[in-house]
Amino acid sequence: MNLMFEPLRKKLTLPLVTAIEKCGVVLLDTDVYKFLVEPPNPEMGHLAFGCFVVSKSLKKSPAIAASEIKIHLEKIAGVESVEAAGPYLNFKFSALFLAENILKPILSGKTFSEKLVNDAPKTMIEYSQPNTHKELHVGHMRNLCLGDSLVRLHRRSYGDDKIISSTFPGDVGTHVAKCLWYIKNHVGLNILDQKRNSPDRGEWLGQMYSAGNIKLEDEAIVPEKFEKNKKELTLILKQLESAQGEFFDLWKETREWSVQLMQKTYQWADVQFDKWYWESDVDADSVRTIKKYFDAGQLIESQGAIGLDFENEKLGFCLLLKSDGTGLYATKDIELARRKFEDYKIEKSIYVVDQRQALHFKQVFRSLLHLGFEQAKDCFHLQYNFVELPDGAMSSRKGNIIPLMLLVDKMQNHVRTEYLSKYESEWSIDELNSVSVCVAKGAIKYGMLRQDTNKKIVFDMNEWLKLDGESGPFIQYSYARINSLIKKINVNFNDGFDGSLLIHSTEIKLMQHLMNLNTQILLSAENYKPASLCTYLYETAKKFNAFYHDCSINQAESIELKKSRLALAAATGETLKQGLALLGIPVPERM
RNA sequence: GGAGCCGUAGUUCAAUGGAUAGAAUUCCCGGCUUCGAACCGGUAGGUUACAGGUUCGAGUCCUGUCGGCUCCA
Repeated sequence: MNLMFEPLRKKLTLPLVTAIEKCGVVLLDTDVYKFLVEPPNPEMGHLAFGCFVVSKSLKKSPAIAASEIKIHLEKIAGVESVEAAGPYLNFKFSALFLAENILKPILSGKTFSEKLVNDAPKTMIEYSQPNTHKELHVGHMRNLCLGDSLVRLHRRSYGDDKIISSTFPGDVGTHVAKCLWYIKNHVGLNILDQKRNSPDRGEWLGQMYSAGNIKLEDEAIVPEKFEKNKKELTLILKQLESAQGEFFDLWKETREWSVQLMQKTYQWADVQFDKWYWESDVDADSVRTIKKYFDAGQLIESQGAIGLDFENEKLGFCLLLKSDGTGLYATKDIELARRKFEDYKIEKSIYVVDQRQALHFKQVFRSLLHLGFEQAKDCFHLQYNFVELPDGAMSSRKGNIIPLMLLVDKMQNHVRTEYLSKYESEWSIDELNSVSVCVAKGAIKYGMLRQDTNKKIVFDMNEWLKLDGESGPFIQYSYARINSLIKKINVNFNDGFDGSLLIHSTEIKLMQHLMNLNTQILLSAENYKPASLCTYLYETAKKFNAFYHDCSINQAESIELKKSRLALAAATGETLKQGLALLGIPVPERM
């Protein structure tokens, strides 16, 4: 059940329930709370109750319901006026009341400390399923940013102890075989020896995979070459499976190179996983598990293969063991889910995987239910659309990818030379570097998160390097400015300030907006939409800038007003910082 | 052939079924002797792909058509 955590909405709830009851309609307080929205124009009021729900039971128009509720409404502390405007009841609060209930809890930290929902299910969020022996590209970045932000949003909303993050790298499979095949047959072990101590060995592996893939495709048109290559690849795969031979040793070694590259990326992105599931580890068990289910009579046989038939549910046949006894992706995902359910007692499971896997996950979830896992009903595939290049899809097979770390490097250099060069003589090298990293993170992560998940992102490097308009750095900049205000203006608002002085329209608009942070956070978590938090934070910064422009703090008419305005700025800064943190974006002290 | 996602301003995107569909960007105009101009304000730009339906109310839900992308055999 959702708590009613937002103070102003909460204040209106009980009096409204009482007034509505007097009209002859009984509503739950949570229902009333839910229907409290913001009027389109702040001049109309700070919160509004839409009387549509009441009008139905009352069998009167919403407008009449509004005026009737108004008659029965008792005086509410802090409310300056109540107007019935069409189907809405508009409430206006005093400036003092807004400040007391919005700014004070933000400045004391109370707004950020309590989780928003009790009794949440224990949830695992799996994201980032990169393959070893391939290079991470900007498409993987979308997954990484989405998954990380979801973990942060869920922890904030439901409590740290409820959320477990996991990753599932693909460290075995034909892509590995192709990469090793190419190194052995077309590069030579001399070059491999040279690469052993090279810092870019992880990236190099990715290039070897692409080259191998292209080579194999080219040679596939010559029948004898095709057969020869196929034999060689099968040999490699056999060795990997049986865990012995030169290719197994080579796999063990090169796998580490890729893993180190992944970890470098995760480190840059401040991403940590509670649990790493390796495909090589899950693989062998998955076939055994499926055989066990088959022996227990829970699976069917069809043309020598084993699986489940969901044709009548329009989900097709879910193939789990091929006639040669080998497994597929679904086989692994069933074993993986079993481990999550049984080892971690997971009640809910979220998978962040691109939209191509939609049918796959429907089949897997349906199969899990068939196998007796009730938790399958609370499995959710968060599908997102791809990141494409202006001239079409990216593919590491074809080798036309933009490596993720290339974007990172370009962005950091761009920030450093275009925006931070003016501080070159003033700041230390360390600070110049760390702020470049911080702002680049803001730009990249915000760019990946701001768009709705099921719309594709067309990636254009030059567009991404433009940091104006709605961007992460815009929000970070507002924070940095607030931070410098607080340092420069020497008044202390911590011992109290007079909120009743904040009556300028941009001050009121900003306060009113700050009210919604936790509501937005929970919405983002529940709907798996970090994008809506992006929009909220952008609007927060926008409203702060308007306030900053309209209301001078340093030249305020009185010391009391100065204090109050600075408190408002500080509360905004804290909101931006805490909100950005849920997107995985840090803030710089100055920039 | 079957299924899924998408279609909103010139462009890139917003809008838990609710009040006048909003931002950014581009073009043009204005604002630094003033707390940080990576900023602010203004002008212009719309048959929400199309046609029906559901209801007090539809960009949003349902059906169909067209277009783009993806998955399955």
